[in-house]
Amino acid sequence: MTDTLRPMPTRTRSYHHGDLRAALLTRAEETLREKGPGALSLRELARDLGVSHAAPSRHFKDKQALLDALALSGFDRMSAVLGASLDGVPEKLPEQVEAVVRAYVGFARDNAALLDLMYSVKHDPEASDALLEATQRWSDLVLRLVAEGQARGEVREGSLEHTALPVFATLHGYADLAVSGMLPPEMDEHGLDVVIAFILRGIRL
Amino acid sequence: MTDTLRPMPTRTRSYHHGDLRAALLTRAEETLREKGPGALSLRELARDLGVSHAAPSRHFKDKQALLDALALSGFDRMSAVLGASLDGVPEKLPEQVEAVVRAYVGFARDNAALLDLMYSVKHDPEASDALLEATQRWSDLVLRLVAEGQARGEVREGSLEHTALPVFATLHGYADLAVSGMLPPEMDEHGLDVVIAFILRGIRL
DNA sequence: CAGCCAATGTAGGCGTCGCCAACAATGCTG
DNA sequence: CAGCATTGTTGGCGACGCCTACATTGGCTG
Repeated sequence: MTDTLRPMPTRTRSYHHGDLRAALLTRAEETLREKGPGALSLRELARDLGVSHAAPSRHFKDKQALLDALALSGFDRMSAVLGASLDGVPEKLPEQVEAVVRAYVGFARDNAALLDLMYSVKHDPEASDALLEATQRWSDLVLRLVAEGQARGEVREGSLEHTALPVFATLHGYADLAVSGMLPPEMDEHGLDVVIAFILRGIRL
Repeated sequence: MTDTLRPMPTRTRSYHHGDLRAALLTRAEETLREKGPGALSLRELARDLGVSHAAPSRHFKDKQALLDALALSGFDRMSAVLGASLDGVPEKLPEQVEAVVRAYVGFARDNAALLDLMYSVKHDPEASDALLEATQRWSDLVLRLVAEGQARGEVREGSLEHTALPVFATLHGYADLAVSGMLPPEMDEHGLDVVIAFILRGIRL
């Protein structure tokens, strides 16, 4: 559960690796990025790290647990990226929306496979609550933006969730289309501008 | 390649199954719907159909080929559903958009796993051209709607692709969120109305 | 400081999977 | 009706996920 703040001795591999859990996650994400999700194998991961094929099971009870942890760390980083994207941005709706949208799409581009993974942990009935909380953390950011916009009279009235919903949909949908390579490539750049303008039209007074 | 109009003898199983390819696709889609994509195994499929474990390879060179075929049939049916959704709908933008959005989201709900599959065949560099063409067929439908709206003066000016892009994004994004169970359930019904209104605001003059 | 014990890693095995090659039955076609 | 492409069968290979039994380690406690 708690994976931050571990001994992390960084010592030469004797018998105990010292930080196998973190090493597994790191290597797994590299593999995910470079060779796609299909190429993720616990045994190969273990080989890569010079460890026996059953060692990973000490840290992740099964493959899905590793994927969940990967997704969780993805949500954490995404939250950080989105949060940082608002630093120094004037508190006006257009600027804020533009910043967040660009940050989200950028993250999606840089972490396509990971994002896929993050969103496909989904209908797991007992998805770890840590994961659920992580997904909530970044949606809260958008909700706050919309709420503040409403308070400043920049955003139309209406239930917060209902106002923010289409923003999420558009944001997520565009990122997914872009990442999936379903957009004519020349649309890529200008397309983002168009989408941002569309969102702003949709939620403005 | 051509899979429609086959002999389809429907005879008792002797040695040759008679319609194994279609049977594989049908059963595969059931499994996909009922037990998720992870549970799809060629060998199990073969067992279910009372056929040897290597028989499927006569019809699909590998597992991915079967998935591609599944995705292709999904796009075909989706195009049909979306096309049909416009039957008898007045040629006015709001009604047409509402019809198509509801149809798309409905299809997504009824075929969640299949839709996932359809969109993850994506970055396959040599995705069969039949597949590419199928994806294009339904996007053309939305493009046509927007173009007609522009012709009638109901839709803002601008490059067709750029005007339609955010519509796709919102549509796709909402369907994905809904299907992934990432929406508070009470938002489900009214949420669609909200999203439709949002889209209309975004593309209207 | 000694010894115990939980944590961590290893070795091997089981069943399943995708894919391949060799062989067998079928039915279309000349 | 003979030949042959099509379609199915059998068996095998290597890889995978997961399990159990065992080995090594290092921290904690008496």
